[in-house]
Amino acid sequence: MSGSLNRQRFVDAALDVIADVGVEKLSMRRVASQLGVSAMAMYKHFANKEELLGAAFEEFIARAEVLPDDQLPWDEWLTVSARGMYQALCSEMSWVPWLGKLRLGGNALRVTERFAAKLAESGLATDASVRVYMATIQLVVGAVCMRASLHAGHWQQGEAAAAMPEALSPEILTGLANAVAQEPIDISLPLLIEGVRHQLLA
Amino acid sequence: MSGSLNRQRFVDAALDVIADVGVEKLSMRRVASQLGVSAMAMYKHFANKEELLGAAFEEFIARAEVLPDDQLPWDEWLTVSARGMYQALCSEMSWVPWLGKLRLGGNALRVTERFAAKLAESGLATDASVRVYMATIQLVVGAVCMRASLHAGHWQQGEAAAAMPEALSPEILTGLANAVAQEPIDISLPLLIEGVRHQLLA
DNA sequence: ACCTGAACACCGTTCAAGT
DNA sequence: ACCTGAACACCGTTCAAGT
Repeated sequence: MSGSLNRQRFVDAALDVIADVGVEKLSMRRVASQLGVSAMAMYKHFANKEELLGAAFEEFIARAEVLPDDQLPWDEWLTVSARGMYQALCSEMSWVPWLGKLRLGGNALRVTERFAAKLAESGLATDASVRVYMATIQLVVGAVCMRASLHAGHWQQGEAAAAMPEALSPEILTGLANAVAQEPIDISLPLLIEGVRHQLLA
Repeated sequence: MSGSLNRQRFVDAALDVIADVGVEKLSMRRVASQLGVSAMAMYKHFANKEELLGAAFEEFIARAEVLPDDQLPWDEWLTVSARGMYQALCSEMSWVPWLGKLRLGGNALRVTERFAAKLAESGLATDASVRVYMATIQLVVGAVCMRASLHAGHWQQGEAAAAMPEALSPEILTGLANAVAQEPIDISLPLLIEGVRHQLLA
């Protein structure tokens, strides 16, 4: 009882540290000192750093509250949900490197279930609903990665010119500039939705 | 001249180390000792570890050679290309956490250019070609992340049950099981292609 | 120009010891 | 049951010194 209370305190402290300095600079010592406690105290509540981070990400999902109400038609609902996940992750981009590594728990599964249920309401078979959910998650994660990459200032024309002896064709360069002006999720999500409409709802 | 030769030797050694122990366990000391040299020797060739990893990823892209010949119709070409990138990354999944952080260079841009050119041949406007390229990259990266997550044994029914007091609905569970039996990229890529066909080629 | 060893300020984790 | 301090085996990076 007080055990799980203390566990929650460590999770909250971890999210504080992450908000301050990012996931990459979170250390067991730093989280512990946030609570005025020895770093080793945490090992009674978490097997290792990975487990602490998994629990912190679960809490992050719970706090994000991305799924909208069920009033909307499926395509708008999907757009709002995907954009919500995208924006939540963009607000704490330092999670990005961990997305493939974190153990997912109950909160992640609850999102899965609500997502698939909403799509099933709109006439998709259960299998298709789950597949659309997975495709959406892939898109969101990939879009956040791409945004991280663009945000870090890569792909800049200076670098591109320096890296490429032969010049990039000017049409492609302006095409890249136009694409980069949008959020990555807005580039891919409409195509996915159109695919769902024609392949699964035809 | 010998400077760039030595630089290449470090990059090759880095890829050896990555093949051995993964990107996450690569250290400057380990790469250096692979060449029987002091760790500090590398700082004459790379500003820091991030630059070394960026150069190693560039080399990884060059060695992967994922783009097929130009004979295929656009949809098959896109499928082969995306699957190629996906498989290359799956063969060295430890890159995954770094995908949003690495500085991209000439080889990455060359892939962009060839990709967009191929789509433009098939009747897409340049802007649309670049957008499809970006959507594809997002999908590939997201699919590799998802595979990493599934591969690590998360989402297992045992964990799911333990994490969720209320049971997941059995339809969703079998839907998840069916979806997990496929490669993540094969779930999302057909939907993207269908979207491109109906939204951009109509 | 290139490489070295020692040092600094950190890590995650183990372990024996305390209450 | 929970927490502690010391220790181990590592990190990336800086710096003065060597050739």
